[in-house]
Amino acid sequence: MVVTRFAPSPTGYLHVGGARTALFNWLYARRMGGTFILRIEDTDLKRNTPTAMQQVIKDLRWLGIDWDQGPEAGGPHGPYLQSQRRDIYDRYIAQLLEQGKAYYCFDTPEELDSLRQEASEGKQGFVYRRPEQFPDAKDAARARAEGRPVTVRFAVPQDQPFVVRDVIRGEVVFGPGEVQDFIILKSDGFPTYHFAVVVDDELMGVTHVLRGQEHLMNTPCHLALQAALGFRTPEYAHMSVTVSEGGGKLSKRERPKALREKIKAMDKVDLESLARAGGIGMEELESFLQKKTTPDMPAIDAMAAHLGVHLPEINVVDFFRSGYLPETMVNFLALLGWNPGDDREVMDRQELIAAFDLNRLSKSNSLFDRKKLMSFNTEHIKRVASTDLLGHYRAFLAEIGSPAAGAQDKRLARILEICLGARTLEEIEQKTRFLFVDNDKVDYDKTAVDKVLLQHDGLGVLTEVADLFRSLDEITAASIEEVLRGLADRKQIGLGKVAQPLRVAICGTTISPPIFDSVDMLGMDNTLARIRIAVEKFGRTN
RNA sequence: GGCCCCAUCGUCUAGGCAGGCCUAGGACACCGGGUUUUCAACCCGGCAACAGGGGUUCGAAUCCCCUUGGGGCUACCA
Repeated sequence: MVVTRFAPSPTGYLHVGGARTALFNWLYARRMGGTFILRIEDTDLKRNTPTAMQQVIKDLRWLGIDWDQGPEAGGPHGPYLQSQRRDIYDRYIAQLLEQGKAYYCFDTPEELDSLRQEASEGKQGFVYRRPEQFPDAKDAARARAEGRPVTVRFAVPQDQPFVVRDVIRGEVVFGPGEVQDFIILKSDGFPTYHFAVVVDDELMGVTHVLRGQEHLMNTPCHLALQAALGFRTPEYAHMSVTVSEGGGKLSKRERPKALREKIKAMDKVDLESLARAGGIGMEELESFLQKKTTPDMPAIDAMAAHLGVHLPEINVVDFFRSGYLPETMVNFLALLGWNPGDDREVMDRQELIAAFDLNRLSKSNSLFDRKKLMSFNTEHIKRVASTDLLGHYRAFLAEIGSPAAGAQDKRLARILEICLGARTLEEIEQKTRFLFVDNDKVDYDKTAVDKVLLQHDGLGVLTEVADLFRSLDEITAASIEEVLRGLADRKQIGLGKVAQPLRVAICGTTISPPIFDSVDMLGMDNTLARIRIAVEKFGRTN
């Protein structure tokens, strides 16, 4: 029985790297008919944020990744929040201490820092010196009384190599003495990641650990711990890292960085209203611009929205807000470091599950290519069942607070139909926004007006179009098409010379869905009203 | 600095473990053309890679070594 898990630390939104790790573990469990566990690694009090876990859960659900055991799902090995498992860790810590396999330490962070400093100045690697004699519980009590921090360090056997057997990389050998004693219990009483992960993977019966390559160097630590505690060693697969266009691993720091650069590149920015939009103080904004601190993600998002700038999507929720489908994300992420072995690329969840295989994971890092992602999105918008697409579109409209959010299913379905070929839901929303504004609130794009309405007698054509429309008794996309084509024929001009002025009159821009459908959906009354408004507004200035 | 991982078109990759089927395949991007009422989509065509150097072998993209390059880790973070 295969058991895999995804173990995020709730420090913020789920980002694509984490989503990919979750996905691979989920795909493998589903492929093998196994169990997939969600475990929350919240052992760092300083970094956890209260809403992060909920957000991670929301993001996973959006992606369609479900878990058999974990928060909200429950399960036989709970609790699934590490912060609630301290008694369990304490027992194993006590066992190691008793067996002389771990020992108390009383160093302050400052002392350790200066030792590290010394080591790096001498171009030496820092090595923690294990005491000749391990302090006992009494020493620990005394240290505590004196106000010194008390931690527990694991005494890593120094006379043997550690061999990591990795599904992707084969055997990776760490020579004797290369793994030094590391802390397993922090001075605040919480276990470190290394300890909690080993204990929980054992207790939860985890058989396969798929995780990022950045954990490869941690694995000997885990092997040593497993041996000391008499635990099994699961199968490991250290996946390649996803790197960003800028080089380096795709990091959540990219968004704040991009925002800072955009602000600096702008001519004049009203910093006060910017700070207000982000819900932060002026000092905080200043300090952010000076690269000293970074506000939290909602503040970054709010400021970007305020400025109308587009930041690179990093978190799963960013992709949602930019109009990507969960199907796209799952498909694209799966292909980052894995492939089905044939030429298939666009696949749905079921196809991915059916094809997934640990032997096809690649060793080399991959770059997150947004252009390809967008092309995948186009494909999935075409592929997804229309009812699913409608659901996705509705969720998207609600998320971004679009005026179209309240529209009826039938109307939204028609919109999706006439926008086939769009690359993102955002594109669809922008293209059809004119359907949801008042006739006198149409935002006319100046270049479009100049180029289309004020040249080639655009306004004159518009007047003719309006007359023909008025005499129409049956209004459908087809009858509208007939009228417009007929006019173009009679005037011996291309259809574009008729369609474009009309488009600008009703949408304000030269970009819209096919014009016949656009007019039909807007309705004849609104169309005529907008033509009248446009003719009045721009006829006079000319 | 130390330790570790990786290396095929600009990008994701197939092929590598079982060397000849590879004059290296697909997709995205890009370029050219077509379709066309705008954008997008769509159709046709094109450009484009085995990092370098040594071996092993009748034969290497494929196996070995070195160099170079990229990445990761080096916390009382996970």
